[in-house]
Amino acid sequence: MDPKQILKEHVAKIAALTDEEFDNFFDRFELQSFKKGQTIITAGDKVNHEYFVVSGCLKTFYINDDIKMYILQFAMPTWWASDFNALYSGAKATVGVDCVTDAEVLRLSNADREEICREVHQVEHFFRWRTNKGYVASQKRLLSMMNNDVKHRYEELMAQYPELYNIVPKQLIAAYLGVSRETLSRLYNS
Amino acid sequence: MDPKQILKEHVAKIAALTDEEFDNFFDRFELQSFKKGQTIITAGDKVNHEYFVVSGCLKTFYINDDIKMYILQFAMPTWWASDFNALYSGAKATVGVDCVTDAEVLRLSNADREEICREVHQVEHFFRWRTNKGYVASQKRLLSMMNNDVKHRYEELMAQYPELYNIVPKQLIAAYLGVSRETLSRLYNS
DNA sequence: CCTGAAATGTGATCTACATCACAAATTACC
DNA sequence: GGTAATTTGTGATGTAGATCACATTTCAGG
Repeated sequence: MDPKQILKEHVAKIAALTDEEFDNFFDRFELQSFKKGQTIITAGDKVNHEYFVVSGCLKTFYINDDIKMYILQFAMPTWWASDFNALYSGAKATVGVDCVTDAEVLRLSNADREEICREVHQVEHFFRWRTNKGYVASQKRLLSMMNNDVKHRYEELMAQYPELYNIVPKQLIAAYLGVSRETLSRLYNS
Repeated sequence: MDPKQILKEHVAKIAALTDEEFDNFFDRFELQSFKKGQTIITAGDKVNHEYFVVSGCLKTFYINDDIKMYILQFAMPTWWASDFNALYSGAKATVGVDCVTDAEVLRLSNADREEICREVHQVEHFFRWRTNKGYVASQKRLLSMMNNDVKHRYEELMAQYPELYNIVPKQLIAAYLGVSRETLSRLYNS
């Protein structure tokens, strides 16, 4: 399906934009295509954009001591990815974003987002909603991380994204769950 | 200091409201005073308000199996607390909010927030910013939970809220860190 | 379709933290 | 200010999951 249409339907669920308003919004995005494994945001760089996933799957991750990777988010179609901390504060990226599969994204600059938010009230409304949804999801995950064991968390993830099982290596699933790949492997065979 | 003034200065950092706009905003809040230990939101109830802390300290917590408590947030002055998931979705509360110390809060209903967000663009802007800040903080904490051991997390918390050490029982600090009170106790004496 | 690299499985061992149990200290309140 | 309730300290023991090591399988690219 057409990227513009996907974004339009995504936004329409929340914000009532006229066609002209949506066109104004959409014109600020740039369509980009990436191959599996390509990097979108590199830790240490300045972050200027956020990315709306049209197709494929991205991951947002943190690497500690150049050794261990933790995945903050798998971004599937109609989700948004970036280092939001860096994007909003102007700091250098501490998390990276890259492509788990081939992917198409619509990217929007920080400056353009702020401008359109000022110009069109309903766009600001949309972004408030979107961030709120992310916040609630993040709190839920934090709670699950504190409260549930690996098996439980694994089943939660699979319930939420069944398709993930086939498209991403198991190590990445382990990195999302915050567990070693060995432990996750042992979990399957039982 | 005057609750109205505290909220005004908090909002002014982000959103440029005229005095009339701010008054319109403020008039929707209701000032409430609570004693240490009093309950603000009970798990299972319907949630209709969010709470801006003027003085004192609240905690947002989840209790699992009626046994273990996990603290999602200590809400200090100028922070906001609620079960945001329940508040936005209309679901019953899954987390509770109560008072760690005597506290004064300004409460705002969900309906009033949405109404004033529609009426005054800058208020919507303010709430987008606030939620974004919460989202970023939540992501950071999630990462810390996955990446750092208890000692590290304890030191982080103390760096962020040194005053907490004196005003809350150590068990609550343990519940925030996601660790048993015994382990936390052993941490001190070393 | 072959070959090196990446991903996965599996055993042995180690460790941070949980849990249980009870004693000591602190705090709230009649 | 004395007594009960709550909070904290500390030992003994249990366990989920980490780490290391190496074998096996799968996959991607020439």
